[in-house]
Amino acid sequence: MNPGRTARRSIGRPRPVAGVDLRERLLDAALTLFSEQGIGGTTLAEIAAKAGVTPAMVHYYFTNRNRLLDAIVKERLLPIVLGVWSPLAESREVVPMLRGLVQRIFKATEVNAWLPSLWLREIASEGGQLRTRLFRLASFDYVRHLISTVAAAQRRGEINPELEPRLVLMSVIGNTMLPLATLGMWQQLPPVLQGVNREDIARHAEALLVSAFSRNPAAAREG
Amino acid sequence: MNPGRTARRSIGRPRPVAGVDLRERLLDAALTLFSEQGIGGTTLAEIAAKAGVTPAMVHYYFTNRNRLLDAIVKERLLPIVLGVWSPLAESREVVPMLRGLVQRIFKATEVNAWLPSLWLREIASEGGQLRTRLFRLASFDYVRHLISTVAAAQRRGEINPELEPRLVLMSVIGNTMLPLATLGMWQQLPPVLQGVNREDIARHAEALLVSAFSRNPAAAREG
Amino acid sequence: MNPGRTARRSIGRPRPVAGVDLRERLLDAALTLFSEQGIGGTTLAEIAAKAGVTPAMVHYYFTNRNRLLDAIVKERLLPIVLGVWSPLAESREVVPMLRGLVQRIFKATEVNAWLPSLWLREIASEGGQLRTRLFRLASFDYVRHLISTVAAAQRRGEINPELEPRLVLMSVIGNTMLPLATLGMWQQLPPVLQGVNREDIARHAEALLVSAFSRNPAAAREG
Amino acid sequence: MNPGRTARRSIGRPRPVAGVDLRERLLDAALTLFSEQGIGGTTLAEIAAKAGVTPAMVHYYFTNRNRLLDAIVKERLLPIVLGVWSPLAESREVVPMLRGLVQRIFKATEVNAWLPSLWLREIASEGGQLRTRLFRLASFDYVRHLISTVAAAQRRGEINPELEPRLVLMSVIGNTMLPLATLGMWQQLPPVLQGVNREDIARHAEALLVSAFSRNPAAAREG
DNA sequence: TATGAATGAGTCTTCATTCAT
DNA sequence: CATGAATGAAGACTCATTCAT
Repeated sequence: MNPGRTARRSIGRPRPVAGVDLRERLLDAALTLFSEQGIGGTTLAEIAAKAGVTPAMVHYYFTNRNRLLDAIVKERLLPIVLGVWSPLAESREVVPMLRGLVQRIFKATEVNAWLPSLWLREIASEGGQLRTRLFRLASFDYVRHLISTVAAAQRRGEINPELEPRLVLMSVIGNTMLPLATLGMWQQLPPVLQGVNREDIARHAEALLVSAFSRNPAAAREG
Repeated sequence: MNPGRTARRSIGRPRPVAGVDLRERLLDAALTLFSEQGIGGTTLAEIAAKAGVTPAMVHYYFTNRNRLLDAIVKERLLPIVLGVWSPLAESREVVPMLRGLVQRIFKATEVNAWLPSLWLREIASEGGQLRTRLFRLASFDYVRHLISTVAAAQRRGEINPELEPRLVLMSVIGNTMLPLATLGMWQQLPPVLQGVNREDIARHAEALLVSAFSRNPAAAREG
Repeated sequence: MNPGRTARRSIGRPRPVAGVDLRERLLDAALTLFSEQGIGGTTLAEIAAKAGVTPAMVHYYFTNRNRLLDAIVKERLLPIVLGVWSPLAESREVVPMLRGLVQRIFKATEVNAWLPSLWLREIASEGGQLRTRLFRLASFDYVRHLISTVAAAQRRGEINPELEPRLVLMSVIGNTMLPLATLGMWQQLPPVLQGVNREDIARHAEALLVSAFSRNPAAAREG
Repeated sequence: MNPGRTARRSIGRPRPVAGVDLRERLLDAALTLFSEQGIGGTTLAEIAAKAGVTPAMVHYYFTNRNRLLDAIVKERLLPIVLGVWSPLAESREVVPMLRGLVQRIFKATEVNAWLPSLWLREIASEGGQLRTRLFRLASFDYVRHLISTVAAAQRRGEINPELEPRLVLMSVIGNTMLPLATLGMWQQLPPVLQGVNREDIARHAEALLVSAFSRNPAAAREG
């Protein structure tokens, strides 16, 4: 269409302005708004306004809405996912694996406050706008490793046979991302329910997962 | 000027057409699409088309988008929530409470396949479009009852002290709604991960919650 | 299209219901709303609601919006116009003519409160929706009579030569219909301007017109 | 979400295009169409088309329909009203006041042909869409000055006691704006009535008002 | 007579996108 | 790099109109 502009864009990432890369600022703005309002509920104009520029700049840096989403997955989401999952390879025991996962998820969401809400709505939810994009890029090797480790322990009778290894990942996410994503809502709830913080969630999640996946199959007997 | 008000004044519940009330059909269509694409990603035209009528009919029955959402919460969501929560009042023991909750959630999602995805995106997620609407109508008495029951058991030393009673509800939802909502996605995953079904999720969730909240605080010692 | 319905309609005016003719009630409702909000700002649903029926009834009695307007002109506006103008023929003197006109206009607007506002907006205004309709039906003989009477008096030197006979009608309407139409607005004005009533307007209009069109051409000398 | 606010924030007055500011052209187009068809009878699309652009541009410059009307009142109507009324303050005699008013009204409508029709329908008429907007911004000091001047002269016996000082303004407008607004209609009238022009109206209005409000209370004696 | 259901055309409004500057 | 101007497509909503009952 306009090879001139296309060409110029392919020279590379635009240079930083006044010490802050506008491109990064746009991604930050987008992620914050996406986590607050959902991707579908956020306009490019809002993102641009939050970054202090005009909507046209979003197109300048990302060409269109879809590629902005691509960039978010590739440059922001994927690195975090890798950071959380890759250390998994080093372990062969279930409980340390789960503890590590939970702790790294909390670490990651500490810096990237947008993560839980975005994950819930745009990856976990049916038709989420980042789901396909992420899965295209992500490897599931680590997940397979986790599953087979749990399955092996289960075969050795160390883990409650009622549990489903393939659902361990869901359990981890459901006990971390989901409560973290709803943290902002707790203020609106009745007083009894208020006052929960990130540490509470972390401790709770770890305790719950570890007690469920640890050697003593107490729960099974209890049933 | 305000045909909505004028029109509704004399509507009343429309008579059934061909055996099925169109108003109900519209709600069904809306719920299905909302769960698949999110509320923000669904147009009234799509809903109307799915019900086999023109977009104007959505306005005829619900006046506008907001009131359609109101109707969905009041007529569809709230009854289900009540059905899941109210039996809670009859029990005073943690484990039966959790088992009952999980089972009723699965029962409810069996008939209303749209529930998990809708819950995740529009109630659990930050800025979800049904959250405020539901909370305005729902009572939190049952939640308080659940929390205090867990807290009491915990004070008696029957439950792992690392667990946070105020997060029990989150744990229940995180281990039921979240996995159920992602069920549709599993087909797109690598073969090892496929094949999980509703029963697996139910058994897994129950086992996990029961083992974590039952008397033997194995996990705590394990830590 | 539907000869059956058309035929039935041509049997004649539908019979009165419970002592009040609904057709007349619809015309009343329409006129009131038209005078308050303008024709363009009034929906058929509003008219129907004001008459206590459904919009479909407006079509039943008037077939469509245009014919409703036709009916209003033919059955409501025209008789009033004739009642105001036709007595004009009996006189040959300017001042009595003007006095009579003003008085009959006030008489007419006393019963038909909707008249001034409707006249201003839908007949006097450019593109008014009743203008053409009225002019198609109305005869201008009376206007011609008025003009020629004034012109004759003017030729005899009895009337200020600066006045334009063809504008006498405008003067009459401008000093009656316009102030009457704005009567509803006076309450919103500052206190000094408030408190004007129909009698004030009538006396003022008559005095103003009579003094201008009477024999003593004082104003001309004054200029 | 709110692109209007976002957009306007950084717009400022757009630069002239091809010598004419599009914003002004849109106001011109709107005023012409409003005077011809009424505000309610004019779509934003028509306005845009008349200015040679797409409907979206109306929102670009005015955000929405209401603000377009606000702009018209503030930027077009109000300056004219002030220009017509403010010189009033300099005089203390009734006849020169009226002469001045009439002359300035004619001057104003010469350049702004849309004024009379718009005034009649959207300010003088009940529920006119500019009435409230104008009155919110306009001061009534000049009107009070006019009224008190007339009242004083009347108390001194110089003016026909039948006249109502608070209706002087109405008389001025009724004898200028109303005939001017109907000027376009005269071509459709019978030949005898045709051929009236702006000068005729001006002369007629001035003569009529001056003769009625001048010292010689001929009319009163005449009655 | 009278109604409720249903429609289609139109209106306002939003927003991603393009492009000259 | 960055902006403002401009657009087109789509969405919500309104409303006159039709029609079976």
